[in-house]
Amino acid sequence: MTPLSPEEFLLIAQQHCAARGARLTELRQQVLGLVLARGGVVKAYQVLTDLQAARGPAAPPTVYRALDFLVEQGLLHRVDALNGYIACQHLECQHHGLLLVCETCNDVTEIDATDSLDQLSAAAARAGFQPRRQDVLLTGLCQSCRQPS
Amino acid sequence: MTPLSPEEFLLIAQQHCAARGARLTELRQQVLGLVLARGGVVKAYQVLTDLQAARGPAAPPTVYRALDFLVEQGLLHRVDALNGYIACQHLECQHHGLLLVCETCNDVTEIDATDSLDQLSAAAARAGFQPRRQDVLLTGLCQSCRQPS
DNA sequence: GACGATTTGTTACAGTATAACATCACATCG
DNA sequence: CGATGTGATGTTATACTGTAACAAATCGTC
Ligand SMILES: [Zn+2]
Ligand SMILES: [Zn+2]
Ligand SMILES: [Zn+2]
Ligand SMILES: [Zn+2]
Repeated sequence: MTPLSPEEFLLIAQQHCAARGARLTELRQQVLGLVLARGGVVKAYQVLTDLQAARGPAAPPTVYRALDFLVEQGLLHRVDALNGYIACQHLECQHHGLLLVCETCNDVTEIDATDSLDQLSAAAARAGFQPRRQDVLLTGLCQSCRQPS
Repeated sequence: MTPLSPEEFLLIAQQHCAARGARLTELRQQVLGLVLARGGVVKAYQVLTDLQAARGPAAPPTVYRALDFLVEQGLLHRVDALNGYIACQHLECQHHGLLLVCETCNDVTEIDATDSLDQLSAAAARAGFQPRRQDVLLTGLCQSCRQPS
């Protein structure tokens, strides 16, 4: 359960993409690195700022395209509720991730909820629907925010 | 399973709000009516356009505030994946809705998946997380878009 | 009618995302 | 080698989405 270091993550990402025949280019890798460096949920324009600091001029499409790619590969998850992105926290294991988004502190945790999510998919399938991605988002209160400390 | 007519929906909405001590004002009701009139997923700025057509000048905050209220009351659901809103399709029954969003046609269907969602909540609770809303979103392919017709 | 609380109006702006087209990098093949 | 096609990136401009902040109006209560 100890989170991967950015270095470990990038290494696994390399292998992951190679295995899928996807090209983890320099730019894409750099964007991934910037997301990992910030940690937690990251906004596209934050990445853009960081990228500009690191490489000079860059425009939104550059960042969005890289982020789209990384999401497509399963390396990042898109957090719709926050218009943000977060590195997958279960990259090693085969997982069906469940993203828990705290409404108070905006912290996001990804837990493995494969069984429950399979059931959810089954329910959708019974309605003739074919779910694609396996990350689902739940909003609520995290442990820290639930209890007045 | 036959969907409610806008009139039926508005009537139930009245009762629903009255029971909760919430004020379904003229404006809020009008916004709800506009969403129902369009049907399916509706964007805030579409509502704004319609509202302007119906009542003269209006600005974004007017619409967003009304939409927020209606979501808060459970009359509408927010579809994060599409930046849109859709009327609850299970207003009558006590439900935990699961929104199925088709990536191809952007159509949204809401099915009752109370059991599966309860399990999902339980999984989140085991991680110390307290889920709040009971609508969850799944993206994928609807029946029509799955089969080449 | 005075008062506080909620709702609505209004202006201005901040934040998010994509279209469209040009250019570049790279692999493949004649 | 040079042509050609594909995918990736650069660039400009713009569209879309959402909110802060403050003013005015409305409503129920005393
Ligand atoms: Zn993950
Ligand atoms: Zn929290
Ligand atoms: Zn519903
Ligand atoms: Zn469809």
